[in-house]
Amino acid sequence: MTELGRRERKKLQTRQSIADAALELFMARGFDDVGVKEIADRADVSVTTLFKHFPSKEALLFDEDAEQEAALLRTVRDRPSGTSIPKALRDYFAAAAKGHADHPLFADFQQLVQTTPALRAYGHRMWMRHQEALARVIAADIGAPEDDVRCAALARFALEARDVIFDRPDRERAADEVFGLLEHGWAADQQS
Amino acid sequence: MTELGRRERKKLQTRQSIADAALELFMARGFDDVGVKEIADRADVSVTTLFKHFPSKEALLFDEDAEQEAALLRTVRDRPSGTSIPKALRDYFAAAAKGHADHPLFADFQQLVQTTPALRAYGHRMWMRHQEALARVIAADIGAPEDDVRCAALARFALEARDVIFDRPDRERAADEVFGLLEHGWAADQQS
DNA sequence: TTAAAAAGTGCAACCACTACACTTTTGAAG
DNA sequence: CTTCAAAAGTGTAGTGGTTGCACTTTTTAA
Repeated sequence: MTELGRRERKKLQTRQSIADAALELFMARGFDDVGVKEIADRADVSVTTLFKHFPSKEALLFDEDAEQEAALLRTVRDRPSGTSIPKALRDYFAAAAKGHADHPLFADFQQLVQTTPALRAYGHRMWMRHQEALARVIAADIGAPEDDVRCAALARFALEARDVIFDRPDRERAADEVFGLLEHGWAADQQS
Repeated sequence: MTELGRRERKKLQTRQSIADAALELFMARGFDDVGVKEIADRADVSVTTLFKHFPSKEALLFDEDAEQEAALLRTVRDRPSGTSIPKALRDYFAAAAKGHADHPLFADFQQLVQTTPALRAYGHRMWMRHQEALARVIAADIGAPEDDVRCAALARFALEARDVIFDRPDRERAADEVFGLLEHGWAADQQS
């Protein structure tokens, strides 16, 4: 594909070492007890450089979500025929929840985020950025206008559903109930 | 009820003059172009005092939402018999949207909030604080356990619906479509 | 009258973040 | 190989919101 020159390779390398340093320090001592200066030092980089790579302290933990969005859109676009959109999304989130429970490293990360207000808020905002793209894919799928209100609402609710579900002990069951609500409402509104 | 002594009256008075000063300055020159110092000066108060009354710069604009929450809960608890919960909430939001469009002062305020990222985020967070209370009222109403997942989901979605609706030109119609989705999903899940 | 509680003040500091002027590295064109 | 401009990185000095602290003033209640 795109051959990366030495320059861009080095750039990615510094970016990565900054992200690594941040992750280690945050996991060890918590988000609020680690200063930006300390992260920069550990990555052997100036604070100015750190902020040339990441727009904020919170952003140090939320990398690469282009892939995540693509996967989300695919679950709607490439779902098996006969499967409703809410059902497909339900399966996606259920699988994601399961995957997190398995990997203990990811569980620790998740816990750090959920217990730090600033991170929880930032993570949620980033996640919600997918709303518009998701809404467009849904609209395209059912042949509605690009800015259809119900499609926007379904996208919004489905994305919000993740947090509702993740807070529960039995996520499988929670996913069924929450998306059941969307499923029935969606089906009733659809004429075809 | 509670007789307020001179002390508490004065306290409320300073708090009010701070909020007033903030509102005027923000409306005139925008949130980001007004410093906290300037607000404190205009209210004839030290910066320290300002932060003893409000936890952050954003909080200066979002006062007293205890009344708002009470009204919200009432629309569910005291709704006419035969009216579903989503329908009652729909009417509440539609009425609120109409009320805002009428009062031009409120429209200006709304526009300031919506066009300032920091304020939009803060306002949303404050609004979402009502989720738990709303969920509890809904659960009580249908005789479900206090922490029922579907009740939590409905509360969350209904509160989120406000922003989905307010972004649209025809809010009345948008409210119908968005709450229609919740209405049908909710009805299908309810046995009684 | 008096003493404790609460409101307010000014100062110094912390921290995330930015503007700036600068050096160094790198890629590519001549 | 040279040269030159773009891009990456640096250090300093700031801004602005927010807090801790030690202090004075006001208010309440005993």
